[in-house]
Amino acid sequence: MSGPPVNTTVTRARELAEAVPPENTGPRPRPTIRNVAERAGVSKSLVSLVLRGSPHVSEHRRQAVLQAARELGYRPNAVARSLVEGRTHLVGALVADLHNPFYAQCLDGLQESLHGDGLRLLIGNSQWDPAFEDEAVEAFLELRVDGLVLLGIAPTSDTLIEATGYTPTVVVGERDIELGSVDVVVDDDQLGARLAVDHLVEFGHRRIAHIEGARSSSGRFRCEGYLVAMRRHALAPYIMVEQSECTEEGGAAAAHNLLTRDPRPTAIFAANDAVAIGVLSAAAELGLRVPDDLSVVGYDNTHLAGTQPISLTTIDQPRRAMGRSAAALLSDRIGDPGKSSRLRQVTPQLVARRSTGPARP
Amino acid sequence: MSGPPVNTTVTRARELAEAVPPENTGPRPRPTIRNVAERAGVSKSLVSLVLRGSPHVSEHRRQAVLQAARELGYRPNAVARSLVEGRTHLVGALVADLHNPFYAQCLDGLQESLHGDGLRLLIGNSQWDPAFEDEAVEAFLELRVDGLVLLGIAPTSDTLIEATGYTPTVVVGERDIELGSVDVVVDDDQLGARLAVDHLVEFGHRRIAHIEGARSSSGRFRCEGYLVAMRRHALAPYIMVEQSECTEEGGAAAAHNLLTRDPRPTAIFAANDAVAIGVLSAAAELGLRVPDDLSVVGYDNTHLAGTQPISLTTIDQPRRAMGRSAAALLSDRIGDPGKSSRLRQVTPQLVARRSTGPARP
DNA sequence: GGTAACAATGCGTGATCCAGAGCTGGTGTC
DNA sequence: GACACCAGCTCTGGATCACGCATTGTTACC
Repeated sequence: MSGPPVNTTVTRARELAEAVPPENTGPRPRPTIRNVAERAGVSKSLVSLVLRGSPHVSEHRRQAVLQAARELGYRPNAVARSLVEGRTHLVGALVADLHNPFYAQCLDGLQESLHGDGLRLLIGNSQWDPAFEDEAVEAFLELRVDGLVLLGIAPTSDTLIEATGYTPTVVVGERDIELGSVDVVVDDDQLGARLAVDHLVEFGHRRIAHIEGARSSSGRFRCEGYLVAMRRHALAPYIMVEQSECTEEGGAAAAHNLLTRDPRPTAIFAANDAVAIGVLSAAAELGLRVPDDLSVVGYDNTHLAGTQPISLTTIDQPRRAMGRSAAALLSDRIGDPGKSSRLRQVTPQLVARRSTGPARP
Repeated sequence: MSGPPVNTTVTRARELAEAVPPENTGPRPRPTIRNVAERAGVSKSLVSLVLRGSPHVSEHRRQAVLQAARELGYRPNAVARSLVEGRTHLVGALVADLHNPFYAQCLDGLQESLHGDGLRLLIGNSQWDPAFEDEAVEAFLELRVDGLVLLGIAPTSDTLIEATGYTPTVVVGERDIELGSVDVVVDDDQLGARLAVDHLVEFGHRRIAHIEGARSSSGRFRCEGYLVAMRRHALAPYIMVEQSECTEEGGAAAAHNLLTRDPRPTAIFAANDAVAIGVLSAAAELGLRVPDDLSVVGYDNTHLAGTQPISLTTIDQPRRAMGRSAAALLSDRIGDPGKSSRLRQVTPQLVARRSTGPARP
């Protein structure tokens, strides 16, 4: 070697970035395991042994290899490694809607846990478009991901069903998956609905309406839970259900329908936070004060619900925990595919804020 | 062939998924190009030609190959392909905070455009942790992504700087990047700040305060724009600046400081929407009505700002456009690395909502 | 001479690319 | 008219990519 080998690591990056003239020819070719071997004066297999932490290597050579790798800025090529290993250590997560903070937080939990298992997370978002779903999954399959996580997406299309046959898969937030080899993580929507109704009943409400989220299995379960809870409190005569899209606008429209009835409900349990915020808007428009004239409960405890001006009472799903559960199931299934399907149900909790209060007759 | 070749595609997926017994041995081995070649009675090279759309293939063989591929459910192995092609067609996006809807929408624009260039998007989120940043970039480099997009992250660590030397890189939402080979996409923060001040001045406000977002280059630029605009309106004597973290809590605290001064400002221009929402909370706590007693302007036009109960006047950055710009720059740089650095500045717009109104002395 | 302890060689992974083989039909030469 | 030659198209085999692993090879020490 020519130069002094002192403390090369820290300053190397900057050197590398600045050594190239402005009109450079682009990225240098990356060093391979061969270059490292050459520089260290050993065979490429030995480099592999060192980098994979084999104990059967002399300290002297190990140091030589490590230093050569450092000096060259060597990074093993995951592509080549995957090819020969037959697995990529990648997990593809397909998200129905990246903007929904609910999924974002699930992803946090997922990433956190997968990281511990040496798996990396790729994220694709379908933006609720089945064509994008298929395309994204197709991409994941071509990339040969080791596992698949579907967030808010049920495997109903042929492409997705086929994918579950090829790749270990976990579904988060959707129920009624009939495939034998797919695990499912959901929260107990029925319990969540019961918590909401109980909370309102404790405040003395009786005319408690529900806005059901259309086209989602959890929407159905929440509605089911609402009905059961209302009957349990002997409030069956006061049951009122309105359907709505899971959006602010949908919620506002549905709430308008409910609040212009006579007698109008004194409390509304909405399918999720977005819908609940729509309810708040409708109430404001009708001159109803929250919580004095109307109590509102949402579902999901999204970031929105926590902001001071909104301060929405809502049902919190332990999202990170759901992500972690999904990761655990997936790692397990990757290790031993061909297990039969499992269902993990996590427990939701009520978060009381300022949108609920005592009923005033 | 044995069975009738009718409509195999549609039903195949379901067959595949259901043909396996519950206690199966896990995913079947995936068919390779060799299997397809064998089944079609041609060489593997020809299969490659067909699948890559070469014109120099007879229609007869082409059909045979395509059918064999279909029957086997063949999907090219992106790993092997990347290895030999020397590029992965992957772009790694590193996001400071996936929960921030601002970045989520940038990603939409990015994905949209990259898709058109045959590039796929991998998303990593650093959760504001520099260690995660380095790790995620390390992962991207090992995966040999063709390009890198940094959203809200400036390449300051050695790992990141080194990465920009190896891989075409575009930075979104951070300024002051001194690296010669990195493109930058930002909005014109100074103009945005001017729009906010002008809007408030039109409403007759003079005591307009600013809450500056700490530790971010755009925070500095927005503050700069505020100062310039105030001076231009001859309102230099009324300049009031308070520093704050870019969070709701930080905004509330800073607003509290401002609003307990005497005389207090009649309008506050906040560094971003989260801070502005903190301002709304603080105002509510102090019994100040918005916009009657206090006008508030945010920045970013996040989803929060648009919800009815909040209805925040704010500066909209064309996020999708920023994403698209970033994609264009990146594709360009991937095609021709070694270009010198470019800066794209997009134009923000004011979105007037109910948090601003006429000044009342 | 036997046995550790290590180093070097070579094969396999799935796809692409390149050089070239086989075939066909057309052209030129004797 | 017979033969060689050529161009162009279609198709094939082998080299290649970077790495991991199993096998073989080489010391050195007892």
